[in-house]
Amino acid sequence: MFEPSQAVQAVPGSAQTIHPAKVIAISSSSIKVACSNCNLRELCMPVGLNKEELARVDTLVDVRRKVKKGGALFHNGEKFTSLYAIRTGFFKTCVATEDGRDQVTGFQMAGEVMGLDGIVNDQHTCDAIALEDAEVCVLPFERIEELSHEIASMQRHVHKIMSREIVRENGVMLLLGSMRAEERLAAFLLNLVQRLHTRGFSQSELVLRMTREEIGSYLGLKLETVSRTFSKFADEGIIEVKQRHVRILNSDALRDLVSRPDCD
Amino acid sequence: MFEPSQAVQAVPGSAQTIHPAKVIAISSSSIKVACSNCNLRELCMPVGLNKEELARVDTLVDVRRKVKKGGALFHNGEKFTSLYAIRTGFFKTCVATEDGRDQVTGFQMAGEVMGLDGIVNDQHTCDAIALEDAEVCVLPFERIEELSHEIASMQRHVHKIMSREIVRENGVMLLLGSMRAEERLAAFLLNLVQRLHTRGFSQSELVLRMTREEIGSYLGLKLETVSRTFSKFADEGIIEVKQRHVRILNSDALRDLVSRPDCD
DNA sequence: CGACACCTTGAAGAGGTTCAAGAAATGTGG
DNA sequence: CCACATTTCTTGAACCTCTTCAAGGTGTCG
Repeated sequence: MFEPSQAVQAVPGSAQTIHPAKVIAISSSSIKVACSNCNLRELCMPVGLNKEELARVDTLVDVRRKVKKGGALFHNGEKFTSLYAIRTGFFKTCVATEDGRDQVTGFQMAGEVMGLDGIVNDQHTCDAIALEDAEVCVLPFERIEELSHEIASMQRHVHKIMSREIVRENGVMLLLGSMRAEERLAAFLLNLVQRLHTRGFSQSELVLRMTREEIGSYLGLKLETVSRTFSKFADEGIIEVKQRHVRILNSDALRDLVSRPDCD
Repeated sequence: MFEPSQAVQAVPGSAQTIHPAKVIAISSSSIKVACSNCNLRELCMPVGLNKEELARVDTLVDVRRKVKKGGALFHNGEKFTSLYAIRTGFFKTCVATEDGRDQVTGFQMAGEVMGLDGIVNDQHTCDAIALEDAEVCVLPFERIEELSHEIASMQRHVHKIMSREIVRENGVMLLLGSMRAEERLAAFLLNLVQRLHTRGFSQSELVLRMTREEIGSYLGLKLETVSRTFSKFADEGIIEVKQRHVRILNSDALRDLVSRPDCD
């Protein structure tokens, strides 16, 4: 009924990679692929750079970092020095209250940039945790500001990345503030699969890298509700669920759930 | 019991101003106060500029716009050209779904910058509505990028403003995702009064510029729940409420509600 | 002063949570 | 490679918070 085939995988070295390398930090000498040759180029970098600008941008990354599953890329309170572009792996970011509750504020995958929260007060205000073994490019923020100063399209690019994050969070606020459980989970699945598809994965099949509890935290629901809602979707033939493997059988039904609330 | 005294007001020409001017748009010639002399300077502008830089930043704003209560500064879908710094008045921003539901994503007051959502796709993704007659400084984004290019502290300032918005939204996600009605309203009141205090208003008394429904939308609650929660706080002697006039009698109680959920 | 928007309060109902138990998967150490 | 511990997931039943529906009160503005 549900073969966990890895046909889902398409872009090698991209998200959902399973086999980690063993190194912890890699100096520039061991980087084989420069930004200008990276297959995630279109996600991380500005477009329309000339040759000379490309060469300069290539100097931005001189360290990569590996983060083991469960490990932190940075913690709340930690000094902010760099942004991070994900090469491989999958992260969550979460904020916490004094009294221990925490809230997942996002899930990040290959090509996405993390750490923007740290700019305003020179320290991070959330934790970034790897949900699978991961590798990121370290982008020292001072170098980013220098490059932005020199290259107009780089400056524009940084502005767009930050604006995109603001718009994304607006969408999450809409979800948390006005949607019911089914709509939230439908929106979540559609969003995930769409981002994976952009990266060359299937439009209909995905492997969740997070627990029900983490999904619930992100969506403002309890893990039991997430589980029940998955089961309900499966009963209705909208999806097939086997643990963390999800196959979307009727994506129109999901879309209808998101755009038309309960009126039918 | 509750005199709606205007002792709340302190900074003339700042937020919570009640008497509007009549003009619609003002060209540079009629601007009496340059940024460098504006009393909101510390909120909008970078610090530590030298004289020459200050002069250049003064050229940024050459148009102001008045927006009548209920009017829109910009609409979802509208072409993005500028950011807006609020001089006087009070705004809400809201996003909408296709099916008509909408969600207030924030309330903005004097010295705060709006429009950041528009950068990523060159069009706005939310509506900005004036909740009282307002005046904003129009900051053409192309000029901002030019100035950022020339003045490092300006670039840094723009980054910080965007990062601050990301962090703010993280906080709202935490609120929407994991707090109960009382905690949400307590957090909301504390946040509002703190921002007003920064602008020279009372720490304990405020006039709400928005309806119960708008508060509810922002907090992910129905207007009846907001009203009931206000009444409950009033019964407990935590606040005094008379329509939109709120006096905080026990701000520690509010803080306790926010940081310690139900365990007491 | 009357129309309209906004606010308050009650009662019934629904959606999601909490508590609890058991099943399935995953990881670890022998 | 298997047994066991641990984590994760599923499902049921009772409960609770917030919503919905309804009615009346209050304030505001032309």
